[in-house]
Amino acid sequence: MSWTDERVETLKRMWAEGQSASQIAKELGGVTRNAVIGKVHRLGLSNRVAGGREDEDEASPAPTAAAAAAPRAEPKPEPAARAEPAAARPAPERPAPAAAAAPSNVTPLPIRKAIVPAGQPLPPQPSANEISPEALASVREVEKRARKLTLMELTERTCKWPIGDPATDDFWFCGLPSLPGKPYCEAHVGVAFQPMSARRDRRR
DNA sequence: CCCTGATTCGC
DNA sequence: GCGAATCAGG
Repeated sequence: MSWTDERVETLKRMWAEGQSASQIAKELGGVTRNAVIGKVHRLGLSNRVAGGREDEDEASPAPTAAAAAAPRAEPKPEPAARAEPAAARPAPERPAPAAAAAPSNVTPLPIRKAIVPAGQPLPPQPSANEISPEALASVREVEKRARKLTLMELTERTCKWPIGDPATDDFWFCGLPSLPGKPYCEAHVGVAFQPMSARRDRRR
């Protein structure tokens, strides 16, 4: 793969959005995150905070011996926090279940029924009695050890099972190690994926 | 261990 | 210019 204008544009866009190099690499395909980072640097858009129009020129007026004498002692003053867009797009790719991040938990508007935002991919909550007692117990147990990750902290290897009420601060994602190829941890896979037969049998 | 970006340097 | 290897860190 080569850096076509289109790919570079995607790179720039995603980088500007605050996407990580690895995410960008996955999106583009055919490149590693190292390649992405390398390109980012070559393009000269390494760091920089959103909106901050800082002077780019490094034109040191007098690069005297002092500057040269200090090749790179430890120029690590500031980590230059990445632009953390308060309302950044969660992820255009895999629409995480319950993508309903509740920003303003207060005054949920005069909504009639439930709060269920708009997405329908909301995974079935263990509220139903359609789940085996064992699985339920397992889930409850696991949720005590949940890592309580935020939406941004989820990766392909973390359980994306939502816990709590999205409309309040009492909301997080399980975050425990997810089963390979699955979006949830073992316990949550147990309640998320059930054979049709099992469902019917359990039905009274 | 998972992940991040930064840098180096042979190609 | 490119990006794997490596570094430095959370």
